[in-house]
Amino acid sequence: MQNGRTPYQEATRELLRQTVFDAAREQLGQRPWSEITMADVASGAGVSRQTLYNEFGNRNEFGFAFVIHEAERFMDDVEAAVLEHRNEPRAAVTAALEHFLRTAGEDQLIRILLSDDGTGGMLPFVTTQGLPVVQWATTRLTAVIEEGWPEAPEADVKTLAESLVRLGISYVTTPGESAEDTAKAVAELLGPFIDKALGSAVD
Amino acid sequence: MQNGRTPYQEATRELLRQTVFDAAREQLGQRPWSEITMADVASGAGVSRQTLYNEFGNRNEFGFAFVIHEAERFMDDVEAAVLEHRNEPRAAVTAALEHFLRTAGEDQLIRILLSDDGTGGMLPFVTTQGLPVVQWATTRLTAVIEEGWPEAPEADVKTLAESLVRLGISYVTTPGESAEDTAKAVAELLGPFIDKALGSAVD
DNA sequence: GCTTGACATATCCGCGCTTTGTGTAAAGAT
DNA sequence: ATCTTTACACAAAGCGCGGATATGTCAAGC
Repeated sequence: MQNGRTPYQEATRELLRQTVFDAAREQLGQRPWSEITMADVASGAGVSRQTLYNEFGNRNEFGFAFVIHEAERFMDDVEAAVLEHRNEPRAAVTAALEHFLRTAGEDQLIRILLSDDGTGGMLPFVTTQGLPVVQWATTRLTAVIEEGWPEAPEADVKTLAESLVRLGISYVTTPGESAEDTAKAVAELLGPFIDKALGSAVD
Repeated sequence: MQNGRTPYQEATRELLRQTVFDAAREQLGQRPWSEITMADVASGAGVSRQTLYNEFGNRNEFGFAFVIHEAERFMDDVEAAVLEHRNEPRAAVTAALEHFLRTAGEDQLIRILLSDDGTGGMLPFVTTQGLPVVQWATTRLTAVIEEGWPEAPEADVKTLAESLVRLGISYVTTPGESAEDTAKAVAELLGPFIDKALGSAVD
């Protein structure tokens, strides 16, 4: 009992979350979060409103869960980009960051999230009250980097990950130049540190 | 006529701005930006409402000008901290960033700015619509660094400055650990790049 | 050049009322 | 068992309505 139900129950739970997130995603393609009700999401997923509350607690927590779920999609891509350059740390960071900035900048959902400014929007989830997302993304990115360079010092990896996350959020919310130029500049900035922290781990 | 009026006129203009900003600052110590009217600011500065509009155009532009003016105060301190460590680039960055994070975190005005979340607040000026502030701060910080290390490559300095600005804003709006730890981590991260870009310029 | 007074327009405020959404609980269904 | 249905209390949001207040722009006056 202590290790979390049966595999079946865990699977249905995951299925439920996936379905509900898909429904929310579709809704968000049409109107901002502030105009979407929990009932909308529930019916869109073919699920009762209660099930939503049972799984997520309240509207705000669902919002956080959704944002993190979406971030997971990006992280999967980032992970792939990183693992494609396991022996060239700098190239890995450049590719990952550029891909992230490019896809995020083009993503319809992200555009709506960012344009959804006022009180009821989802923007605060990644900016003002964004600590949970920052921490989650840092943890995840730390794991990704450690997967690629297991011999790198953990403290260095965490520092690198958190800074990348914060810079990534900053550049997504207020873009400067192109994704390519931005990624290039950041990679150049972090390059020397990366060489030191990860570069020596090349076998 | 093309180089900007007489020195006297320029001085009175600067005096006006200073006085008005002081008034706004005092008001912001008591209630959020959304509850402060242009008339409040004007009368607080002993100036007519029209003068405000003549100088700043509209409420929004005044908000931006004020935020940048406040940022200037921090930049002055940052400049001092940098110039105290002209021959130790890493120490300069550490000291400047730590001082910035500490004072910003304690500053009553900043606290009010950050807690002023909703639509009418000033937070969007540094986050969502923060590009002007980022650009201004980057330009200013670039100048500061170039003052300390004139031989450093300009592109490197600009890259460093912009990243420091964005990380600074990120850590102020969503603080993680203590100012000291944060500054230490960031300095360690940027250290190798700084050694490369600025370190060789030590005479 | 700053101030004053005036102005059109927009926004906000209070008020009462209605509608809708949130969050919780228990009964019913499969 | 777990999801759904139905129900409910309560908080918000919408609305129409003045009236008040704020914004932004004039022209006159000193």
